[in-house]
Amino acid sequence: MHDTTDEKFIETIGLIWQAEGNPRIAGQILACLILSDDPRSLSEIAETLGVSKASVSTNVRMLEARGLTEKVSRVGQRIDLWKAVPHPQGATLRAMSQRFRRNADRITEIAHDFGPEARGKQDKVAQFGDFYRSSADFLEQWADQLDKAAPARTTAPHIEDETENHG
Amino acid sequence: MHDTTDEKFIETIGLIWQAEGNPRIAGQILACLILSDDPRSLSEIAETLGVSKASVSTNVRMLEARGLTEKVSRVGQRIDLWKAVPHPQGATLRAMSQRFRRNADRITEIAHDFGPEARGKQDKVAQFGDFYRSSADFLEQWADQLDKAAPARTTAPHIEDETENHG
DNA sequence: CATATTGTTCAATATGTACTGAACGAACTG
DNA sequence: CAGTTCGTTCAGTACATATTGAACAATATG
Repeated sequence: MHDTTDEKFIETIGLIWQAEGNPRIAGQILACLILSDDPRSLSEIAETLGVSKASVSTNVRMLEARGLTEKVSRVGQRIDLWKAVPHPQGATLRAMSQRFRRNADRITEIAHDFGPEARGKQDKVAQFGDFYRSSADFLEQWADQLDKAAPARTTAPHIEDETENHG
Repeated sequence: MHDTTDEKFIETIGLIWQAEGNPRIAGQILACLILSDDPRSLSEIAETLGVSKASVSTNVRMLEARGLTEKVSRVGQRIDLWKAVPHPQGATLRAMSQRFRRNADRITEIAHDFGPEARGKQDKVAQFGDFYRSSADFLEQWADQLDKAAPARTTAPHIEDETENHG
């Protein structure tokens, strides 16, 4: 099934992501970049995973939006190189937190829709929403904690000025 | 779109569950039972949600396995009545925790597969697994805290009888 | 300008699985 | 025993969406 340990890791992370309701390829890309020491181009990733460049393009940007991958621009190079962020834990938790908070808001809004005549339902729904909200708070707090513990990155995008001066 | 606030809640929870990679109907059933003061029969639930009894049967038992619903047996009554557990938060967190722990185990195992000659990869993968494991610990701890804070049920709803083998 | 390379967009397809209907078994009644 | 009612199982279908191929835009070179 798995030829190499690399592939095993890539496929496992892909399956885990899929089980969480995400595209499998997104997880595979992340795993691929985590294993790689150097940033990889879109084409390299696509070939490694045996998928289309279109998928990689879409999903690597989704990962970027979640704060899990970064583009590494090289001066004088048009090509986009991608790397996994050094400590993805904080971003992962923060993404979860945001989802929870959105859910909390939606549910709380519904709780308000229940008039005072349905006090019982209103309370139960509100309680449900509160749970989501406190979960969001909790996860966010934890993410902060992790990010503090980990060597902090500056938010500025990393630029390799590895310019080889052409003759 | 939504006729009643009840339906709005039911559909919203269904969508949230679906976004998490679960069957939508499972979330709808849970929402339905949360809104209901009295336990509901399988047929009632099916009619309320406009879905087949087969789906309700399957999903309500999935919810039970996760500790979110309970069967209420009545003496001299063959019919199964279902209710949502009083405080589903703990069970929700515990289910998440278990998923995280399974993921952690799988990843750690892969980390071991990397020989010492691939120290860099081994470390990165192990770190990844550790994150999942500490997340699992964290969630479980929190679940305990919530369950302690909430009025304890007299009947212990332990679902942990299933021995968790790593294999 | 033409040509080459790279990344994105989007309609079409492939794929997984949620959901259903029908058949079945179990538990009760008369 | 035959006749109901209820829950589960399972093969088949429907449906959502992940993924692709091709067209396109953008950027560079000469």
